[in-house]
Amino acid sequence: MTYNPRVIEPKWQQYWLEHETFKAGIDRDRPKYYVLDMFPYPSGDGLHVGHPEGYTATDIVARYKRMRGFNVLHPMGWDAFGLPAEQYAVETGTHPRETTSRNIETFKRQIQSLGFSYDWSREIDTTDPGYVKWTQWIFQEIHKLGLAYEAEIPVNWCPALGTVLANEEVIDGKSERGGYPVIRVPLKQWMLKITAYAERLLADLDDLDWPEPIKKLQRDWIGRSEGAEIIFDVVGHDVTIDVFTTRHDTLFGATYMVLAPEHPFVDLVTSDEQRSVVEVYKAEAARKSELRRQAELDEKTGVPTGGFCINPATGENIPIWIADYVLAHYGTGAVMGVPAHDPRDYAFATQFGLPIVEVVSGGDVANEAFTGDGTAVNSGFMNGLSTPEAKKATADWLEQHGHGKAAVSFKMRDWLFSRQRYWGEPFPVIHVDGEAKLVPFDELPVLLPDLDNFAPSGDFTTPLERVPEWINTTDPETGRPAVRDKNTMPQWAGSCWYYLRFVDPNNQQVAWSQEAERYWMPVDLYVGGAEHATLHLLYARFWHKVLFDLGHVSTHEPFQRLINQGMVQGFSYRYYDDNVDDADGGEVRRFQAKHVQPTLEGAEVDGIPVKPRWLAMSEIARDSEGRAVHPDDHDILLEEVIEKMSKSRGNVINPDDVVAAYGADSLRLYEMFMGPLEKAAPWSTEGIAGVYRFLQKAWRLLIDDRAEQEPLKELAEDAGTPAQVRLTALTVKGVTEDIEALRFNTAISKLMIWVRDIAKEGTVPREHAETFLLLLAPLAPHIAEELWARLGHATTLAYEPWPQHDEAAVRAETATMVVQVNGKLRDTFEVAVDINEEEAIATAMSSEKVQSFLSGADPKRVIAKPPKFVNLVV
RNA sequence: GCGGGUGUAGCCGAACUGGUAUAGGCGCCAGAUUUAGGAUCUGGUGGGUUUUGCCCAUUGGGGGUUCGAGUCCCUCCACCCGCACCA
Repeated sequence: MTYNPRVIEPKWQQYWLEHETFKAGIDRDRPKYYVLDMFPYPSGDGLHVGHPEGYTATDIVARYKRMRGFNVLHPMGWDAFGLPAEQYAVETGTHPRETTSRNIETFKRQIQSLGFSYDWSREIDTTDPGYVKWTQWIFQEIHKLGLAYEAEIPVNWCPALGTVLANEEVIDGKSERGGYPVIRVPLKQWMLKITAYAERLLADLDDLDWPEPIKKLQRDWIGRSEGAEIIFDVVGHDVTIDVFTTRHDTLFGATYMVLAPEHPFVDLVTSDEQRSVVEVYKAEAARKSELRRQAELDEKTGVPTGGFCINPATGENIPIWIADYVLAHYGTGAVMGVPAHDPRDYAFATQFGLPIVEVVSGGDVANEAFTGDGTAVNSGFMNGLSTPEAKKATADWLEQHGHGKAAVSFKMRDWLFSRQRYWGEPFPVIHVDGEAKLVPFDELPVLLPDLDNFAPSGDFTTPLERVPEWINTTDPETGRPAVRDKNTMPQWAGSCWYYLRFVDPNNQQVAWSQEAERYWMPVDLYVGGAEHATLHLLYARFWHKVLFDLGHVSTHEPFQRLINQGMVQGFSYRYYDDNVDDADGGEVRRFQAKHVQPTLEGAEVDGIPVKPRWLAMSEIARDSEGRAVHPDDHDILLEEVIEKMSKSRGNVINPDDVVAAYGADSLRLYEMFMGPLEKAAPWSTEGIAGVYRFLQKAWRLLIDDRAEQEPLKELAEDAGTPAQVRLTALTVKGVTEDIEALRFNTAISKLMIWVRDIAKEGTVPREHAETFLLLLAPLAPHIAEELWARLGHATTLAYEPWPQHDEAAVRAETATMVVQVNGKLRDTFEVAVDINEEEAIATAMSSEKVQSFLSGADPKRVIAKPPKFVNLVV
């Protein structure tokens, strides 16, 4: 028998489980290391090869850190509430609880088959009542701080999903999941005041060891800008309109005022003559989908209200308009129109004939808005000031005259925290006489009622409202009739704090003990996809800071170091056909990609609309030249596309198949060998054969697989030849450095070189073989354990000390010295590493080849860095 | 449109602070072994050439700094990812 992962992998997985090899507990004698994966949503499709990429990386680090003496916390769990299970319930009537537990079972089996060193005694399921209880408790804690409130606001309503979505879940006017259209309707919603933490969420990013692009994404999402709030008196009414602007220095150029159509004062300031047009415009704006709004960015629409306000700087009356280019939810929902110095205002003013007054010189406002810095003109007391000076002067003037003050505004909005869905955490809240009251702590968790129809109602009512016996309850305090909250929390709720539950997952009394939290937190390494840059990672940071303020956690930030693994992509094969309606039967014409023109709605060939089609790798045919072609029509060349794996593209690789064919160690190794962890790369079915061969070679290096009992090969009991000593020392040094830097691809290539070369000039010394197995263990743990055992060790190598190398052994005695003439390589020498400059130059000059390039002349200049190189310049 | 990232062989990729570009793997070619195929092992694999050798080119394109550039600077191009009227 040769290397057989199908036998040894289940054996060691069993061993680790039975011996609880990776169970972690508080141990103050060892430094702790908390390494965490973004836990998965257990979808019905099971794991695909993208999941294990990050999991393998964290597992390597976890195993490596254990061997370096760290007490490692490495847990796994399930983010199990969410839309897909509920959608499935809508379609099939299967209770999401059933779907969820089945999916979890599949995920767990698959993850365990890959040999990850999770402490399974800490497994978490966010839908478990024992977990929901504490999610609800945290909501109540947030509520007690006044950070949760209900508001009637226009929300993103998705008719197809029957729910509202957070702004972050709406992409290009369509739902992130499913791509259904989204419209805006006002509904009463729970909001979390994340904006109260904007300043800290921004500032504390500085100290995090996160990828800079992710930090920038969060900074931009938070969107802090400094400017001023300016108060405009409204003519004829006893109200003021506040605006936020970053260009308060242009106040003298504000020639009109624009309110968002949803602004609360619109009705008040509208004159009787204008009332009907304003009403029409408001209605249109409300109906407009996000998609259309964004498609029409260039054309500005709006109507005058007939009302006026007073520019506090000029004292002049300026007209008040409404226009949907002003966003209701940013700043104050009102903007002062300064056409000369803002391109949007310029377009608006030009279109509606509003006056354009230059107040900063430096541009040509007859042609376009000038947005740069310049010198204030037409600006009364500020004339002659530079733009920064003018801003300061305006802020001071506003404050002195009671017309406003310097102010800061954020792009980030409060977090819309309720969903009109079933499969989520119920709010631990009852409503008594229209007042929201928290459910007493000892009644937590508030569990979902059972349901047999999960379909969305389509009329803005929620699934929970259909269970009157659950909705209707009594206030335990007063005995008065009350109703439960009809909404559920969004999927983010459970993932906002799971990393805290992992430190003390079975605690019945508290969400986590202070002792466990102080010992384990923060997470030292967090690995997951970049798609969570602004959602999960911002929400979790927000909750963490709230919990910090309440004294429940001891760190400001939850995740000290973050790595984004790249996507594992797949090869897919594409062509087009003209069956755009997906009709059955009939004549269908196929086209290859090069004839297809992209259009606004899709694609076309010679004016005929066409639709892309994908073929799975297993379905394609090859023509005589080996090109991918359509199986039924070899004239249709298929376009090879590298893209995200998805069912619709037919390019999904199932890890079960890979494990069955090559084993978990090969899968792990290949995922890491594909390239840098952060970089996306396409899965190659051939590529995995290479790492499989490497493991086979490693096996045969130590095992005589031709002999009957597959005995251990003869190993040398001495220290090895100098070359072997150096090779092993170099490998220890290189692999250690690479793992520390998460460069697993180069670590693997160094191990490959070791296997290739160690037996070149003699028998493998036992000592070296053991060192190799320890280096291999984090990456390919099953084979390492098996060979370790066969070398005569009775217990797991999971806690063996990590190999050290001798610096002296790494140092070579000679080096290759390069001689260049005019920067071009002309000769090389083996020289002693301690050669001095003089000797190096003399050696270089002694070369006949070099002399021939010098053609007799003396070099004008000599640059020597012994023992690396000598460069002769003529 | 704005912001960020990436670009090295047929493919995935390596190259520490500027110092022999292309390590390692895949694929391909040849040889060995084998009844054959597969598997395995050995060697080769940028181009040219008069082939134990010699010469030349090359890191998306162009330009620059430097004795020397994949690496630094400018500029252009392609692809990917965010954001998108944020006043």
